[in-house]
Amino acid sequence: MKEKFYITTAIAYTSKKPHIGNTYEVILTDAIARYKRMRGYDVYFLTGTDEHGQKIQEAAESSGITPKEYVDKVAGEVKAIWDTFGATYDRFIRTTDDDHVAAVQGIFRKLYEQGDIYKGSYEGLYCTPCESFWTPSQLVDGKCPECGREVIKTSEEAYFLRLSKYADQLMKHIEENPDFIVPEMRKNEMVNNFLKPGLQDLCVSRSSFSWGVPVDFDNGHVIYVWVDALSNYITALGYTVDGCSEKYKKLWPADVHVVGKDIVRFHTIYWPIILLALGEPLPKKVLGHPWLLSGTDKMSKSRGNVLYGDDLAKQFGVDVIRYYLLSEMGFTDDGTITYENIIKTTNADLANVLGNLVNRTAAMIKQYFGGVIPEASEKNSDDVELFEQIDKYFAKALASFDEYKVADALKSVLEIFKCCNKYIDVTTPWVLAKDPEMKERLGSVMHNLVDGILRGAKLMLPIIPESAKGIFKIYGVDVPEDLSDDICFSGNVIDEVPILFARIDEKKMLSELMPKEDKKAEKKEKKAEEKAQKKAEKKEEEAPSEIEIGDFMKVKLTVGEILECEKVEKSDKLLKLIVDIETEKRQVVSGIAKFYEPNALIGKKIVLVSNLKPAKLRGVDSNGMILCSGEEDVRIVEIASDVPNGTGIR
RNA sequence: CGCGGGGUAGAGCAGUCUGGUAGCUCGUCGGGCUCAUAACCCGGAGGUCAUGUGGUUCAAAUCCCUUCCCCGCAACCA
Repeated sequence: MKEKFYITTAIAYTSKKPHIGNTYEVILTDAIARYKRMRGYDVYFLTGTDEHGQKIQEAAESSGITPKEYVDKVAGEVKAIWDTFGATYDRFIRTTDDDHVAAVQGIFRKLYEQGDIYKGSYEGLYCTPCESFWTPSQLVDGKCPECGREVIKTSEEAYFLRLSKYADQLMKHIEENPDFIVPEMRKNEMVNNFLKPGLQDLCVSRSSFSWGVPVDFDNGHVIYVWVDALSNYITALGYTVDGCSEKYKKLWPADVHVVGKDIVRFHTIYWPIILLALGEPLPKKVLGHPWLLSGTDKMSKSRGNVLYGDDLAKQFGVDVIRYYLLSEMGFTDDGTITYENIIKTTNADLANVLGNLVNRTAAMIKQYFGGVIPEASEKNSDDVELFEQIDKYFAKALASFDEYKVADALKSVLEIFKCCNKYIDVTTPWVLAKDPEMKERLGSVMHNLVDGILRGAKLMLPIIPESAKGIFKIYGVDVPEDLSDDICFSGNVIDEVPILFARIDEKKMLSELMPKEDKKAEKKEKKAEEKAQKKAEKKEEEAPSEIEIGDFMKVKLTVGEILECEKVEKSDKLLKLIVDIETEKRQVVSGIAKFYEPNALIGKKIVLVSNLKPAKLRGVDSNGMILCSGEEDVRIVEIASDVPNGTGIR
């Protein structure tokens, strides 16, 4: 019987259409799934969408449709993109699926009944207009940091998961299974930042919005994302607290959860603890993959640098993008995507090395043997050398694949094709072709070449499935289902020699793509500007549009000179300043460390809000606020150097 | 001194665990070849392996220590 292999992606959040970075995760997972199938595993591949939460509720409201209508639309987009890239998932779960909802309610109830989830109160300081809770340390002068209004001490009922109870058990598991969290660096982050300092119980319900799985024994509460979304990995298989399906028994625990580095924490702390509480085994591995950056920046709508999978697939082709992403993305370091790099990689690896090899080999067989692939005779030293090299790289590729280091595996596969190209040069078939006595040798060379190409093509099947199938088709061979399948090709007839991967004319392609992109970027910029304006207008509306002169007079602004300035320890945003305002020397803490060197500020004349209630920042007293401009790029407001210290401003 | 990762040719990276000729891809320069998609094959130039004329060693990119810089996570952000 085949050994099972259960692999998952994180489920995509349906607040908006996924970009190519999100798509990478599915492609990576798909490549691993395809590889494992070819190694004889009975693979189950799960992906899907996370469809609950406040963000979605709001997005739906603003487009005037119901949340369900909204997520139906986005989930459809997600699925379409996954399908475009050939993801071979076995189930596409949606957290709005009935079976999932029922199972999650059961899980929540069970954990509550056994005391691992308890009802407590979310003690917080609540700002009603902002509908937000704040902790005491977040407050500004005891007021809402967003709007500056009074906050009310409120306690909202909420459910909490007892993380602390299972912390030791989880720690032990991580120590005993060094490969549980990979890469290792991510494991260290989790252990040092969360486990060692001690876990606080996690709030796992919300009552401030309704678009979620209802807590079925307490009206008004919905289950928050942790329990809802993470549980998909077991509910998808038919897990329920009242008994599990055969499928679940067979497939769980997962062999690997493939997730982005940003959500490693949820998958290596919260999720295992939920499972421990349920008494279920933990997944064997959590793979935290790096991010795909657009150029040097994180992909984000506000930067206008978002690339989408469906566009890229149209522009370059599915396999080109699959290959690019899988070869570019390392195991730990973030990768980048640019049109230029896609073109370079495609030309170098797919067109020049692989495509050209397949093409020239087929062309020679047509020319010298009328398209019939010849038999091989005895091997000479060149042949032995060729196959030794191929075997070596083949084994290397398998080893890398087994560790899920797909980019490394790809490198080894490419070496196989390079060996074949070199073999052609060494054996010089065009010379052999001129000598009728060398016909048999020429046949051997052609045979060996096809052999080598098809061995490499097998390993390409998980990476570029359609193109790799195309290679088998050219040589008239059925696509192998298992890596160990023997391939017979002697006597097969080659009739067509299509171009597998055409070289891309870089300049032409870029000029076709970039103008469009520029326009897009411009549009996006405009949109962003409009948005910012609207936001500003809104803020103005929120704050009274007119104030009494008396209100303004309440703020005491004073000219001061910076006498001393130094960084606040253990903080990268804060500077501690001593300001001379004539009557006294004030100590002020300001969050401008990113924008100014301490020494550069000494001697500057600035404006101080001198009657601001004192506060402590990072344990350091701050008596006032320095006026600054800007949000992202902050500058202090300077004043002419001949104004005496202590001068009031009105 | 919060924890962790890293600094190797113009760019991007491997090599470090297990010390012993510094390697790969792209670019660049030259040669070969003509089956092929201006492709393929070979060779050259280009590196004091961040720093310290540091320690250990017969031998250090590799192990230990110093200083500087970058990144991730956390914290913090009047």
